[in-house]
Amino acid sequence: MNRSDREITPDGSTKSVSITQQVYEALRDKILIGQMEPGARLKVESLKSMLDSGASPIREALSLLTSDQLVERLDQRGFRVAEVSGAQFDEILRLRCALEEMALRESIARADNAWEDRLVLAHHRMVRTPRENTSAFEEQHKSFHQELISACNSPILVKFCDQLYDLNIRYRFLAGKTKSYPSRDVSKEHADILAAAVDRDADAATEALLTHYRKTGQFLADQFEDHGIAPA
Amino acid sequence: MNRSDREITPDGSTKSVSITQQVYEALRDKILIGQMEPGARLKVESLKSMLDSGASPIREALSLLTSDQLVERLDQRGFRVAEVSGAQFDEILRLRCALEEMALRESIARADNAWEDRLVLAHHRMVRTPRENTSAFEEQHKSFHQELISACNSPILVKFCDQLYDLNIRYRFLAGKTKSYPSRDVSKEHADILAAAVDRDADAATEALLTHYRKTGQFLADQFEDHGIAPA
DNA sequence: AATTTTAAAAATATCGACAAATATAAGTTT
DNA sequence: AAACTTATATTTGTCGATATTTTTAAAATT
Repeated sequence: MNRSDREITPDGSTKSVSITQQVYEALRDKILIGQMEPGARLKVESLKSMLDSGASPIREALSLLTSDQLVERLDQRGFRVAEVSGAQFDEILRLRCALEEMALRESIARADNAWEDRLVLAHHRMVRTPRENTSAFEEQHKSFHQELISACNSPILVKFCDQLYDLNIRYRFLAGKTKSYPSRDVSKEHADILAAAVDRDADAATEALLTHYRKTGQFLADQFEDHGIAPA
Repeated sequence: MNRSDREITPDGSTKSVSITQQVYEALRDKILIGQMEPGARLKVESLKSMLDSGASPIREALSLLTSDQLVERLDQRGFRVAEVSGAQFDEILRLRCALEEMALRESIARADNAWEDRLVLAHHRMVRTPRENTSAFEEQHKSFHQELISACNSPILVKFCDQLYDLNIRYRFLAGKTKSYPSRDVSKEHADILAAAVDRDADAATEALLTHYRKTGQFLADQFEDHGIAPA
């Protein structure tokens, strides 16, 4: 990587992106999709060659990931990929339900047409992205959930939800690429959330959202037993 | 600073603490107490001489503070102290009330004697520390509030509360060193919280805690007008 | 044989120097 | 005089080298 790498912004212009940023995103993705296993040591030397950069950007990126709770730091003894546990999975699920309920209710209370438009658009983009294209679908799926709470007028809360979303993703990948959700229509769950939100029906939207999370949670927890993660 | 600086651990042994860690804490304190003003640029060169260290630990510490939302990063244009606003102050207050209520109720539900002991001890240490000794009192005050929620069995939630606590501290210092809280007995508020918690009375404890936060919030918001922070 | 000591190897944390980018100031044109 | 260029000065972001610390392995001691 070198700093002349450029990124295309939505308005067509280009701006340089720091290597730190690139390393941060690359590393985060690898951890989220499970390419770097929980507990694995993150040696700066290895990462240097793997990501083709110097030590400084790597250390900075690792510092950021530490705050995201995706990496653990042992003072004077380096970094390692954060561990996972059934207990943490439960905690994440519980917290997400609590925080997203707050955020969603507030978002609906402050809803305007611009928000409704963004939401419909995000949903449509998710629907038209084939599930097989995992990374593209994940991106759209995340956007949809972000838009839902985007009108809550509470940036810190949004940040917390975002962090929990990422922490949760790891467990989805850890559960393994299962063919499809049996006896479950995820698309309908999303459509229900959207419909209730557009209706400004806070109770129904919250109900639909939390059901969506809890169903996914239950499904994943069942998978974990086959993947060495003990239930809480 | 040099890496031979050592820190005495509770058990009497010493262990070396990385410069990054020292820089992180020094910088965080300076930001929290308002010694580095909101919006001020954080030039690595200046910080190098101020803190007597190299650029790497400074950058790493700044990266960590970015995640704490105490520092803002502008890609390719360095770091600066995060801005403050009446709106953010309100957001922090609202979020603290919501999250700490969750955490406190769960903590009380899971309470055991060890927790009760830690809590009584933390309260006593706070009481015996003179308010004039600001930094020592702040430390004990923070410990007391941490112990309150320490039994909630939700490390991520605790971390969020901790972050919000620090964000809030800044506003306390920004409001200025006011002689004393008029018509308010803060010590009694703390005692009430402690008593309700020891009684395992979740409703009373929550009530006392949130009242404590809201009274402080109202008091601070009144001060802000004299310090250039517009109400939300 | 288990523990402690010593020595070598590996890895982390840090520094100082440099290249790339941004901000500032001076000069030029409209 | 305002707006655009150009040149200069800062400052950021990055790299490669080095000093410290931790880990591993071997040797010595109990």
